[in-house]
Amino acid sequence: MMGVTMRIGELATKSGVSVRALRYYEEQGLLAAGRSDSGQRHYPEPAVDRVQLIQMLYGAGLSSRTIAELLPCVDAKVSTPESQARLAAERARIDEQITALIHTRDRLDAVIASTVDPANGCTVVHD
Amino acid sequence: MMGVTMRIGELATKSGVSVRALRYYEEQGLLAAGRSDSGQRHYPEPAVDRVQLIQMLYGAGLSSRTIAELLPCVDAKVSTPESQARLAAERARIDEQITALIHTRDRLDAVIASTVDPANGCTVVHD
DNA sequence: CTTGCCTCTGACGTCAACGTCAGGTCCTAG
DNA sequence: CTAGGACCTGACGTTGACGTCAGAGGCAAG
Repeated sequence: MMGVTMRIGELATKSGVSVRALRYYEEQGLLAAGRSDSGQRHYPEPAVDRVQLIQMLYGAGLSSRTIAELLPCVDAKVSTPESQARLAAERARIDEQITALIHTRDRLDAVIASTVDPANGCTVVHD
Repeated sequence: MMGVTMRIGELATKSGVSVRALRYYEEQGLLAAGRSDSGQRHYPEPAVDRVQLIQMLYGAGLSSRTIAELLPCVDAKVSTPESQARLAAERARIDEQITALIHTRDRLDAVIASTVDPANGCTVVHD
């Protein structure tokens, strides 16, 4: 079967991140890579999902260090009280972020409404 | 009346940001400041709200440049087709961010569930 | 065997939103 | 009038997640 493993370029295109980023993830202990005799990295298919999970967590504002602390507990499925606390804490952080963003969006909606509504002393300029 | 205007330190404590940040906001054109004869900045009360709005927008991932482009259209309440488009675009971006965060939270919930549920081959370790 | 693309390891560059320090001025309480 | 805190303007430092470049080796095609 072909494609049971892939090299870094293919993983990059499949997961939508740069080659540099993948090397960085490895450096940060987020993504393990096998090596060929000549030292080239190779990855199994599930690495694509893993990279996308990493991207999600970055997107949620987590740092490499935090992600590095969470991922092992995802992999090993081993639950210590500490890891549970970490997961819960990050979940809570994301929750707060969502709340804040909704708040911000509402604020922006108010601004949009005021700039659209001429009753607010708003001047609408057309091209 | 006292406190109709305030100096930078007071604004900093009232709005919960650092003095340095306030100077930076001014530098970026986000926050105007009056000057005393000796060159000291003074701000009116509404500056507190303004700073908090700025913080909200930063919190939503907007850059200084983007905020600088949005704020005038908040102040002047002048609506050009371009400014409407900008506002709508940023609102949309925030919406996408919220969606992504909810997605991430769900993912994290799944992880939490799997680490908590022994049926998933998870090992629970107590102190 | 060579051409050309992919990959490797350093290692320095970048960018934003400030932090921090230096050296000097201002202002208010006592 | 003087001490000490608040303020001023540069200007350099910081941090994270990569970008980018240099120099060298690897690999499938022709």
